[in-house]
Amino acid sequence: MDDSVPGFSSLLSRASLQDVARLAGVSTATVSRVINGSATVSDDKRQAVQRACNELGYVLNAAARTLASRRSMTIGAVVPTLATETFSRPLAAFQQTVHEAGYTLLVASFGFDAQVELKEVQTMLEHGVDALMVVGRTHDPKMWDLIDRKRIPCVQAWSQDSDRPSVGFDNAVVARQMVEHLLSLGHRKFAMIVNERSFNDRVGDRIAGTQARLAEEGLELPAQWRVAADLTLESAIVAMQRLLRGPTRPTAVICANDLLAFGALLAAKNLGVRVPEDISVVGFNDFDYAKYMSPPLTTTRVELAQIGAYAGAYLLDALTGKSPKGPIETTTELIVRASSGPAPAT
Amino acid sequence: MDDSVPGFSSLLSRASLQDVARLAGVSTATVSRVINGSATVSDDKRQAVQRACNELGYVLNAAARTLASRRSMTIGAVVPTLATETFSRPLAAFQQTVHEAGYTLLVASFGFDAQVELKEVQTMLEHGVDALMVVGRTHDPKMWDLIDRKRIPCVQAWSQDSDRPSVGFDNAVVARQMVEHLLSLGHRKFAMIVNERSFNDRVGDRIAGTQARLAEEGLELPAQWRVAADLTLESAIVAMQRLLRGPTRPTAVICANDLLAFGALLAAKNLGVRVPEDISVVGFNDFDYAKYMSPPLTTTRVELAQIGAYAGAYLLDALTGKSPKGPIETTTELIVRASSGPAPAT
DNA sequence: GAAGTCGATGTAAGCGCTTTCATTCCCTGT
DNA sequence: ACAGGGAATGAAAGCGCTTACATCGACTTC
Repeated sequence: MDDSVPGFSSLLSRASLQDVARLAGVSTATVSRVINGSATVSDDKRQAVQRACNELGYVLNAAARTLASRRSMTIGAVVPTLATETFSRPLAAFQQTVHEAGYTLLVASFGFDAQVELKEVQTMLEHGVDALMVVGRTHDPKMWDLIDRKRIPCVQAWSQDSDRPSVGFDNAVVARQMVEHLLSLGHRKFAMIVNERSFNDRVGDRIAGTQARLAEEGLELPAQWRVAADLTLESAIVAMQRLLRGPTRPTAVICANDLLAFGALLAAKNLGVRVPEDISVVGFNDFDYAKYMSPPLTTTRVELAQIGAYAGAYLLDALTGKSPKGPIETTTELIVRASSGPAPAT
Repeated sequence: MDDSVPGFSSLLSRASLQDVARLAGVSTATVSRVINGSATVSDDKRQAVQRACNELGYVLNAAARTLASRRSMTIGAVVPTLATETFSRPLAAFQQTVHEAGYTLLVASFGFDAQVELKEVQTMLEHGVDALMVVGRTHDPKMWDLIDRKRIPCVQAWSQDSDRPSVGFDNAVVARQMVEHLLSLGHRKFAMIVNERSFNDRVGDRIAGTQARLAEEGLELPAQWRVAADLTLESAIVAMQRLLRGPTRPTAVICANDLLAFGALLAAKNLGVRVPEDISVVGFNDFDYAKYMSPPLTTTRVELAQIGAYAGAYLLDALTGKSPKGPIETTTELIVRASSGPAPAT
């Protein structure tokens, strides 16, 4: 085809390890040893091999290596979406962590559709990933069948799970803490604004945690005060307007996300509702801008990068045979700022 | 090893196409044909194969397929970082686009270090990606050697380039438009706040475009009015403070990013400097929150998702042999809001 | 009815590596 | 000086697929 140099694959396209061996006057086994540093090779041969590699512009064929060695040196991540910081930030840390150990990252997103998630996981397994990160603790049961069959380590990030390895925090507990804070300020009438389109077990857990804590006080979260929104400012504004225009108003609004809280604050300001005098608004995440909102936002800080880094570290440990730990917990912290205050006197 | 069923690889681990063929009573070629739909196979055999696949829990081995077929059905993306919307948003669109055509995405980030970029591209090539997306038009020249040798399509995103395929916009032109807008408002004293840590050719082009347009008016951008900042609010605030506390003040501050502009607005408010009466501030990107800042931010809208989607579409076209087009331009738009106004009378 | 077609299927040769096993050669100890 | 032990190396057997190419009927066509 394009063999311009007789006996060698074209210099212009791909030289194989075979070609390198021939040019260096050694066996393919020796070339492999040099490339992988897997065994001692005499200095002269090593240099001959390296020279041949450069001369031929040799590029390893990972598919062949994977097939022969049964390890791909890739790790997969299957996330709901890359388009929001919630997942892209941890993923960045994850990629960096596994990359430092020589792994390449395969990424797929499934748009919050469990069926797509299953399919993506399958694709990852076909590609022979050595380990896998997924998000949350709720999946199609078939997913675990597939993964178990392949016997590769898989970690669930963003949640805590007792059955399977996980790296994250207990969303229910964190939600309770926020409720606790608001209860201590005298609030009794709670509302939530949650992202509906991208609903998931993390948000579900936070709703559950909120309701559980409220129930302990004999309170509840009325259905009409659980408002759905997309993860956009516009949508959050609309949601908050609905809450503020209702026949009665909550005194505390818990948003599932700082972005939603930002929208809520904008809506309140627009309708002349004072925060926190008339109503308290709290968020989740402690994004950069949370402390610069007006008023500065009370929220729960989540160490997004930590989630990815720990998840990566867990998988690397598992790959090197280190003993699997229980669920790994990442840092969260209640950050009280000016957007939450004493409940207004009735 | 773990062959519990004589004659078959273990049901619990991996069944090979070979095993499927045996169980279905056909040849491996036929199984391959069924799996790939690459040729007509009689109904009964097809069903027998499908039954065998299910029974054995067969999972394709992509490494073997890649080795045999010389196509990996993967596409690589090498980006500076995943941690900012600027790259994660387009990447999300890119992944979705190529995924719809059956490709899996490999991702690497290089932290704005050209040497690391080169290494990452090499890794991608080793993994046999069928196509590649890179960011910007400035790279180590060796990068193109590697890519050309592999003869795979590669597109540069976020910029325009005349030599190589690219998808993006001309950063210099866009910068000129913004300067134009400010000039028309009577501004003569310009400053810039640019992200230094993550400096790149896109920002470089915008600085150059700004300076070029100013030069046409006999104006310039003094060195002390070109302030570096990290891509954080804190850093932007500090940068703006430096500008406002100098012996003389610019009347227009061009920020390389809406986030930086947000910080600039906060700093101005804090120092009692009115925007736009005392000073105009403009951003870049038109992030969601830009129109909700106080005052709403004048900025340049960039269709981030479009960049990724077009880049993906370009590569898919190239892979199916469609004729390569010239540089592909994505949408940008000058969005004038209240943060820019007439220059104050001197 | 013989020759020619075409569709369905099987055979087998790789794809480019890794890795086991055997071989060779050079030291060491006694 | 000779057996024994290592270290360096090569030969070759796969890894699990795809894909020419060959084969074999069953149909056309005249």
